[in-house]
Amino acid sequence: MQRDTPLIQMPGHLIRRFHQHATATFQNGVKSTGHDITPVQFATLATLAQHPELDQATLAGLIAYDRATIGGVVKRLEQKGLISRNPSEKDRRAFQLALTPYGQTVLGEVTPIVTALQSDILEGLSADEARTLTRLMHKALQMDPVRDPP
Amino acid sequence: MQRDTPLIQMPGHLIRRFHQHATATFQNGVKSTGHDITPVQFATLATLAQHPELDQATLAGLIAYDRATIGGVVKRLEQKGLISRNPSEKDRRAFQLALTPYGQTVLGEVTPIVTALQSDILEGLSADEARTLTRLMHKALQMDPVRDPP
DNA sequence: CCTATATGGTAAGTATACATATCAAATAGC
DNA sequence: GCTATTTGATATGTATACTTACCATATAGG
Repeated sequence: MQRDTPLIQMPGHLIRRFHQHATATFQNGVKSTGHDITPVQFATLATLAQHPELDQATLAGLIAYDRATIGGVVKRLEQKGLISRNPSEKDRRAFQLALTPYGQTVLGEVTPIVTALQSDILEGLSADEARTLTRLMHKALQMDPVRDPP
Repeated sequence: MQRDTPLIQMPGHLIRRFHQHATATFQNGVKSTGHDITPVQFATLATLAQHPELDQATLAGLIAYDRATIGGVVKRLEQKGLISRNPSEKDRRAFQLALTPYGQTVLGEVTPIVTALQSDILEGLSADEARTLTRLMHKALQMDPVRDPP
């Protein structure tokens, strides 16, 4: 009879702790530079920079959110003055999202910090191991390794 | 000049999506068997089964929570009748947590399901790749591969 | 053209998740 | 043995995260 898998060995539990570690590293790293941006908010800003004229639902699809959660994220980013939110002319239900000039400035300042933090998240691993881990997460998610519009 | 890392390649973003995938797999799998247990609640029940006489702070330490969050989790588990919560005799600030008989029953029913779901989470990977991924997450978290009291 | 369905967004409800502050009780240091 | 610090737990506030339900507008099919 097989013994129960210890919690500590379960992928689900490990992934939760790994996520916890990643967000803590992100938050501490960004905060120490005087900025106040969450991982989700960074993902939103970075996506808006690459895709102009996004509505909330399309944005949510690009970064794997549900519509309800993105609403709050967008609201907070608007309150901080980082993005604008104007009624769409094509679809009267939708809002066009865009970075404000201030949002572009903040994104420009935060991006190199966030990029540097990615290796801190995997600090305990060699470069080879980090690549392997990233590749396997991609594969487990059935995602293409890289897919970016030309 | 180095181009910015696309969001989709950032470990932080990948880990968030991986966590999202893992919790969704857990929730759907457990719910389809008629149970109503979250990943965190399962971790709590499993830990209480292995460690009798836990107080909330020690429990939080074992599964990497903060004290504030565990309070809500414990309250909901108590409301569902899965655990009991009695004042400690050794420390008048603390509460002794324990599985109720019903909690033991539910844990017994849910554990094999959760164990089986772990491979669903890594469905896209070979057994070898799954082991590698698990090992690398352990290493990135600087955790011992297995550590269980005798 | 007109209705059936799908879609963008919000609201309400539940559950994490964490920081900070506070209270009460335990423990350390002297 | 008394005070200073630590620690168990709760409260408050903010931010995800997802479900279901709902409203208003688009779009599809006939």
